[in-house]
Amino acid sequence: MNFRRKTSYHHGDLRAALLETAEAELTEYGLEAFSLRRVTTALGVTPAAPSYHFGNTDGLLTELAALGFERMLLAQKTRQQGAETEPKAQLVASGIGYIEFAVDNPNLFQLMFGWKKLDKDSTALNAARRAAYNHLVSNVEEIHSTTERTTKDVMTDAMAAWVTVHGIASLVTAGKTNQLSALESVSNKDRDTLIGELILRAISR
Amino acid sequence: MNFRRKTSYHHGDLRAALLETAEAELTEYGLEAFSLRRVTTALGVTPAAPSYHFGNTDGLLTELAALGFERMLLAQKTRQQGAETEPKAQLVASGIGYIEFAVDNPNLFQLMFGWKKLDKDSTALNAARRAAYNHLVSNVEEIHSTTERTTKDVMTDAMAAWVTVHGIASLVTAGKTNQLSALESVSNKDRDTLIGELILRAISR
DNA sequence: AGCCAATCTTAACATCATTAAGATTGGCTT
DNA sequence: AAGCCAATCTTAATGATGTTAAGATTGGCT
Repeated sequence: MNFRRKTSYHHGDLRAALLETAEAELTEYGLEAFSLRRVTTALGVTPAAPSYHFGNTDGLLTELAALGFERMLLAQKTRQQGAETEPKAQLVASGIGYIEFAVDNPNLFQLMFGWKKLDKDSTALNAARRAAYNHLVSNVEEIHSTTERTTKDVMTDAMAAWVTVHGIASLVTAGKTNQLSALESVSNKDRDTLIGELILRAISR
Repeated sequence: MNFRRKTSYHHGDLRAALLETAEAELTEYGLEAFSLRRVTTALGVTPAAPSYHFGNTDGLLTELAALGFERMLLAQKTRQQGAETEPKAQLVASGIGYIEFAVDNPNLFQLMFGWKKLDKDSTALNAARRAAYNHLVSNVEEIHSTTERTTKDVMTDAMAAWVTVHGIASLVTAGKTNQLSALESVSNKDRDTLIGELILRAISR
């Protein structure tokens, strides 16, 4: 799809096109080598064009990170739909979706969690982050409400689950150099089983 | 300490000075805004000076990351010395040292685990990484050798512990915006207790 | 005393993000 | 239907950055 109307001074939908192309360049070159100029020249616009829509590069990347959180949450929910309805199975499926997203979008994941220049005041980013967090908490609450051994500390379990899942996602994303590449050498089914095992350990006592 | 001998064409020990100043600039400005030129001007040398010692910026940062791994391992061992000799307590102490290092050196930690341009062929980096990993594994092995319920899968437990600790370190480091800042609001003692709880969950069944 | 290799500088280049000011035009008003 | 306005993009200029090739310097060894 080509957003560029060549005969026109205006672009049409430059904002969306910038986001789309920026993500493409992000996945190709990585966050460290991201270049706004490459994005603009790829779209046939001037380096100064993005400033109107996003202010600066960080504004664009912040918007991209917000979209990333939305899509990650979607990946989690999709995984949950194909899983058992039992609460623990739902939490595990959600975690697997989290990790799956990180593996499929390592650079975006790095942007979302490892980029200090994200705009902390971005309503879009904060909303997407909060939605993801709320989803985690509600998953854990579901477990506590149906389990015979109910615990009061929902937050501790939520943190335990999150920490486990995020740790896996981070280390796997961090590069194939890690010893944790053992996680990738196993088949997908075994990998998911292992992840489930670790999550269940984290929330059980 | 001023390495610069002003009357001299040569510097004296520019290599060490570059590493030292680079880390200072890293902690001050962060990895995203790191500037090699600032480092050189701070030392009173030419922007091209580092190329002889490190090739390029990535070479310097790779060296810095290697030193980071060494210091992290040291922080872990130091924590272990002040803890019970019982194997599980040792593993917990090691994990606390890991997190403590990450909290004290967030930018360096980000460089070590979240920087894709590190030189994968650096012997210094790979050696330091391997030493840290071996230390973790030996800690877990110690647990398995003294516990009545010995398990064969040492690697699974090592991964579980690592994932938990690294997840905490990553999320805490990732910024104060996270909900996980709840971890910082509690006192140090309670925080260590919580971390210990999570690690023990990860390796127990 | 002199030479060599290690070490730093000079000089130049290409790339990059950002800004202020100006050009263009789609669409609304009349 | 004409014209104007605000949204949208460009022009032009600036300063910072990393890297390279070639040259200057000098510490230390013979």
